[in-house]
Amino acid sequence: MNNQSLDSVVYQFIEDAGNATKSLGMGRVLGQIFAYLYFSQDPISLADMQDTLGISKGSASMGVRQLEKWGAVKKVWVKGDRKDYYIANDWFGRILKNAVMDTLSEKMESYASSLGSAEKSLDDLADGNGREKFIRDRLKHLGDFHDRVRGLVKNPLVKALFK
Amino acid sequence: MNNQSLDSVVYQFIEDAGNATKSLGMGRVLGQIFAYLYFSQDPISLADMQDTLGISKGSASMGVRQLEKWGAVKKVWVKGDRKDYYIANDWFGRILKNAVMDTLSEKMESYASSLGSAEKSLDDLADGNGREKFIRDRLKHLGDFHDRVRGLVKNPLVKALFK
DNA sequence: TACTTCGTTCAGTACAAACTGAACATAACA
DNA sequence: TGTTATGTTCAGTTTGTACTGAACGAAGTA
Repeated sequence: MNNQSLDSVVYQFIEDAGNATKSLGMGRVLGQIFAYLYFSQDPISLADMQDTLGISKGSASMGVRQLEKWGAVKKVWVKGDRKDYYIANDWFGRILKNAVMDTLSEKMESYASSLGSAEKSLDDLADGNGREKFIRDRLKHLGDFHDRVRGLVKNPLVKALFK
Repeated sequence: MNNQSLDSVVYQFIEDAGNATKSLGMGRVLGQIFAYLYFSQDPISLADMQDTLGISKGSASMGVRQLEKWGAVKKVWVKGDRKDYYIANDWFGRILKNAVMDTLSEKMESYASSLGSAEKSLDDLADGNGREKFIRDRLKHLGDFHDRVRGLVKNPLVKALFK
């Protein structure tokens, strides 16, 4: 086996990972960068990423920062080189958790806010007619579900699954 | 309280729901349609959706079909009318589960396929040098995590949370 | 059978998100 | 201090996708 055929396996995987993150709505470069680092033994610089992945300076910089935020990659020091180097973290449970939290928790807040203001509006105009009661009931039911999903995060059983 | 102010509460919610589904990558109309049905006491036709939400015929048709696929809405019969009418289901746990499964399970298959073909390629060219071993190890670790996520779905504890 | 009403399809469009790259900021070095 | 090497930012461009609407099909009606 030679390094070239090993490379082709890795390149294929980089492409697949890019498609995966893209189809998950996270953009293609995130998957590409992470896969590249994940299969590299040595730390990788931003310039390496640009060259190997054929992406722009801006994409490499912003992509790697996003991954760092989620704990997916880590900056490392390479003696005698001014460049920033990165390696991949392989604690997937933690990475997934961070990414999901980061993208979902602010949305949950926003949903709570919508529910709250709807309830408040209803209270202001309450007269208890049929339609108002119906809407109030449905709002209540939706709020209960929202709370349940919210509570799910704190559930120790679920927490354990991300360890 | 009059119906107009009730309407404005509902309209606001429809807008919020549309933004929510949109930001989750499911398109705005899905949220709009579901919210409209969810707060309507009577069954709603496709024409109603077009009028109330200001969306096209095509969007109403395709949106409602998607929601039906996930069990979020149900077609109902209205005597003496040829139109199709729909009402919202309120079993959110089931709806969420169906939606997540529908959008994720095929992706999981695709990831498994990528992992599989990478492993196979490695086996074909195995010579046990350092880099190949490194890549093989990382691939193994990734595969283990994939299996763990896959198993998560069948976990009775998780299942219970979607009841 | 011709006409009307309704739902579906899909090529085209409009819009939003991802990516680019040049200008800028920062820090090391001579 | 000027020069070089590097990272960041963001206005502009590209790309992808959700939505539109006209054409079509199906099924009821007169």
